[in-house]
Amino acid sequence: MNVRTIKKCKIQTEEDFPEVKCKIIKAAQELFVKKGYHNTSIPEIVRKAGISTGSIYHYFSSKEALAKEIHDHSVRLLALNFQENILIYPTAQEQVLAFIKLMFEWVENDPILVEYLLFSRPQDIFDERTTICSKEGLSLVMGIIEFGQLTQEIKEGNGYAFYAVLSGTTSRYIQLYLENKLEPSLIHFINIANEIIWNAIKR
Amino acid sequence: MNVRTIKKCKIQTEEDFPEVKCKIIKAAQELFVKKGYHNTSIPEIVRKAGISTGSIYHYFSSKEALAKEIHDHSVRLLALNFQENILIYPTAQEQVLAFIKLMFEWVENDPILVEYLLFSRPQDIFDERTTICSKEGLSLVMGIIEFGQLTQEIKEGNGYAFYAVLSGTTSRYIQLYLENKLEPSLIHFINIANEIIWNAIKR
Amino acid sequence: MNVRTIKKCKIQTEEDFPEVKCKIIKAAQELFVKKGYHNTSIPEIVRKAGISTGSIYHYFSSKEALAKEIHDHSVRLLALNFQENILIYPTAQEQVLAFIKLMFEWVENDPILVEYLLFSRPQDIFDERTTICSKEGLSLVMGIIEFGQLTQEIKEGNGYAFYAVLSGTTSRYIQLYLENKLEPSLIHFINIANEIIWNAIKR
Amino acid sequence: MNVRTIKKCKIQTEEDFPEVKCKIIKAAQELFVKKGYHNTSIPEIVRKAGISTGSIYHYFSSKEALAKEIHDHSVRLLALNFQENILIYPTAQEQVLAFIKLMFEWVENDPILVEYLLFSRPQDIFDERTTICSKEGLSLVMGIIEFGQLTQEIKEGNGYAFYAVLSGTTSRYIQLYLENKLEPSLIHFINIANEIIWNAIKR
DNA sequence: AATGAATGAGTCTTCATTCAT
DNA sequence: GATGAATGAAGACTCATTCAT
Repeated sequence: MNVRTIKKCKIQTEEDFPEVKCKIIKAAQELFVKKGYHNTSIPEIVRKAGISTGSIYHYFSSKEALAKEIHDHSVRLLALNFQENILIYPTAQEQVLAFIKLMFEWVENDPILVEYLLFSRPQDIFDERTTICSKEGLSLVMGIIEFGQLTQEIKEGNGYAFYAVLSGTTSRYIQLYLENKLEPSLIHFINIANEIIWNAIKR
Repeated sequence: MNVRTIKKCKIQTEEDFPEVKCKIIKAAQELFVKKGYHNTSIPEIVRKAGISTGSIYHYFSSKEALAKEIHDHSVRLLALNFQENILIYPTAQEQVLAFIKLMFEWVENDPILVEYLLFSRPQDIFDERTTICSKEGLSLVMGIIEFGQLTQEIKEGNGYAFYAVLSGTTSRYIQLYLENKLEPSLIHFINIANEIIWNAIKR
Repeated sequence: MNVRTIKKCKIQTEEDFPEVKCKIIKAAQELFVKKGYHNTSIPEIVRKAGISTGSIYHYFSSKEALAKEIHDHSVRLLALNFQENILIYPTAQEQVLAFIKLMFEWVENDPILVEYLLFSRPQDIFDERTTICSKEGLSLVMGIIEFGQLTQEIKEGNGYAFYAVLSGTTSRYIQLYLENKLEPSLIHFINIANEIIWNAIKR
Repeated sequence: MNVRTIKKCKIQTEEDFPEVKCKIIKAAQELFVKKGYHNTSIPEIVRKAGISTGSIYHYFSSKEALAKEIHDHSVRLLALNFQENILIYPTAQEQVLAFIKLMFEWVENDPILVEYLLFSRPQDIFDERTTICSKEGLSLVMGIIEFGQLTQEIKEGNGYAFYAVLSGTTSRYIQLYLENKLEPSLIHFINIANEIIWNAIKR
């Protein structure tokens, strides 16, 4: 099966928020990803978003609440894209390819959001000991693995062992891309990544 | 090849520092890992280490210098352990197994240090856009891949494609373990992880 | 002389303001009394009065102007009630009784207003070093004392010495009542208070 | 009995605090009394005390904790002075005179502290509905009244009725003095105040 | 008249750092 | 070497006020 047989992902990005709120979220998310939550100050967000201090507190009760809303919004988008681009396929093999494709295309489309989803450390902010990837993201990706074990497409055994390959390898590709080590675009690596991963986990 | 055929790792842990300096490093590293650099205050380190504010500034010129020394110390340990436990093997296949073994045993021995090596985000601290893993760690792991391609043990092509599998999958195993999702110990997963990874990258 | 020989006070309470303005004044006065001027925010007044921020600034030029209008309104009411319920009596003895009666009945009728009159500290708001009581109120009560000294009903000497008894004792009764230490109603204490005070100052 | 028969009050004012802490307490108390708690900013205290922001938070965990310590310190002094200057007398009559004398002398010695004791409104700060005077102070003064009723020196009946005279009248004298309406000193008014008050409450 | 989003100066508080002891 | 009191710049957050709708 080839990537070209899968239709282009429809990546959802925006909800219906007032303009000022959008500006805040956009600026804050970029800064949180680039510099970390605690190293990003409210004045910096104000400057980057081009709005006033008070506006932040008009829309969000605190800096942490702003981070929480960004977090939830991002996770909601991930779930939505999973639903619309991955779970529509009837086989685990297709779903694995669709997952890689989704993430690789998405990161080129909205690198900030994907970097947030994969590498942000909510425990630095929210006092929980899990990354987004391993919490909300984990259950989604594990869904593919478990489905594949059910249909006997994927090897039997502890599902986490295969989850680690699919999720970990995909993440590293994206990380290498974000560090400009995979030129010129991730799209070219969809097939090779899919081949390696699928061979490692298929029955 | 079986894990039992490889002798136990000799994990290097301590350097020869004054006791107070050791206390500071130990306390600071744990806090940096758990709460992040910017969310850890000097008073917290003072409290946890059981020393005085002045002592920190006696041994380190600044909070950032303390972080840098922890960073360099950790990377030095990684390189040292690589040297002594991995590069001693003459084949890439053995080196891959030794790498997985080293990391899995090390994380049980000193989880804070390994979590720091794998998941800390120096860009949050030092204004650089790389994680330790992908910078110092990357070149070490890439060394195994390139060696294996030279000896024709590992598939040809962009080495990063295989680096991603080895490094990404191993990281995810450790992450799952740190989140208590892989019970009871990582040691039990050395062989399964090695099998999956090696099959995915071997020629 | 007995309290029953004096007719019930006709306490004046409201002026002819638009409804919204009334709501604002009422809410603000209660909050100012309960929490103090500086500890009461515009948003709190907005919430309690059930009107909008803009409305406050439609009727009052500033928060301080609102406080000033409440102040003046309260003082005007005090003067008015003095005029209609106290100064109508031809003897100081009757006026003293009428004063006690007015204040005791008023506080049961509108405790917020009376608490404001007796215990608010305008110097916290208006940069003057006087309480309402001792400024506008003082001259009214001192009028009774001076009149009584003129008619030789009250002892000679520094009038403030007797003002202190009349004003201070009455205030403390009201304060005790507001703290629920005088049950069930102040009305029962009109005669006893009057007797003590009058005996202390009468010639 | 004459005021001159009572020995001079020994007014306690200082505890054994570091100099910086003393400076902070002194400056803060004066500002709290003059301008109110909420109208006094930390920078103002810093300026007046001639110390740094950080020092305030070295000695007090918050602005409110500073107010609390001032409050408790003041109340402790009041109780101490009561003990040493009032309760030493065997008759209520002497205690009443000693109370007036203590307060009148104290206010000339440390007007800020006494103004705080009599007129501060802790409910503006601490969410309680009582003034210092009516809470801690009340029980002390009520002690005199109850003792006098026991020894049959003071009239029978609701003690609060006599408390109101003693406490209320004394307060008003002090208030008039602080507003410069009683010249040149309160000492001259000790006897006249004592006569009026004692005549009003004695059996 | 009424609304409430937007503003930014000012508030309390924290924290890395210094230095006298 | 070790201590911790003192510092003040910078942070998160509040609030009186304005103004377009």
